[in-house]
Amino acid sequence: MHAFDVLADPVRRRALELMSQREQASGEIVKVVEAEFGLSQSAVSQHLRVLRDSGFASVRKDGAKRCYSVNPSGFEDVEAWLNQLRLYWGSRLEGLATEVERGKRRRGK
Amino acid sequence: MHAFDVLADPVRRRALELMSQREQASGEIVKVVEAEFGLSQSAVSQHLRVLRDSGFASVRKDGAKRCYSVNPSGFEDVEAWLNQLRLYWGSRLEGLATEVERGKRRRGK
DNA sequence: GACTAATATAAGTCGAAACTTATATTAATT
DNA sequence: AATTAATATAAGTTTCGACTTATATTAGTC
Repeated sequence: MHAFDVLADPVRRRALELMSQREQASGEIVKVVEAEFGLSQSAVSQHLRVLRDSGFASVRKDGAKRCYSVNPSGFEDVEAWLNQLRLYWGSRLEGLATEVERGKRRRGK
Repeated sequence: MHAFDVLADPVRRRALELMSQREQASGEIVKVVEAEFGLSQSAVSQHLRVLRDSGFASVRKDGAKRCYSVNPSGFEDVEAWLNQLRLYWGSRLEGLATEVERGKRRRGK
């Protein structure tokens, strides 16, 4: 499954958003997705598997719990493709670079 | 159709790659996709429609030809989502900003 | 205005991925 | 070791998007 296919699913994007803020146990993600999308625990678990297999998420065992966090390597292909496109196409680069810088400053450093 | 769904299709990504280099007539894209993916003119036309409708491509009429080019606005949602994720998650920002700068220099200024 | 070229749309088929329910695993608890 | 909690997997169904073929449009040419 291609990286863009992985990100095409709204549940998987939501899961990544949650993980990006702090490490999330599977159950925490299940609760949110259950509330927002009305999906079952099984469905969420299958989405998490996709995120693992495609390199977007990493898991840490904590007893019976599985703690998920974002794995940057999954994004490499996505970034590379977008960059490739931007390099020729040119515009909008400044806007993005600015946003990146803004983010750095916001976080201090 | 969500922006990430649009980019999830390899034919649509290829079409955008072509457009990003120079404006492309529909027929030029058809030839490439026919050769590389074995798809019909109709299939390509339907993909181009998706790219138009989702704001990733713009069309210019040149007689009977339709000339396609990349429309940056389609990427806004994608960029925004990726930025949002990066802001919390933090790492890999520097790499991207660097690449952006590299691209600027490569093109002069 | 008939003919060809270039592209778009209509209608219908097919496959793959996203679910559901049911069950299996894995680990802590009594 | 039985029970409960947390998560994963199996199997089967369904939905939806990506095709195909056929036809319609749109524009230039004789």
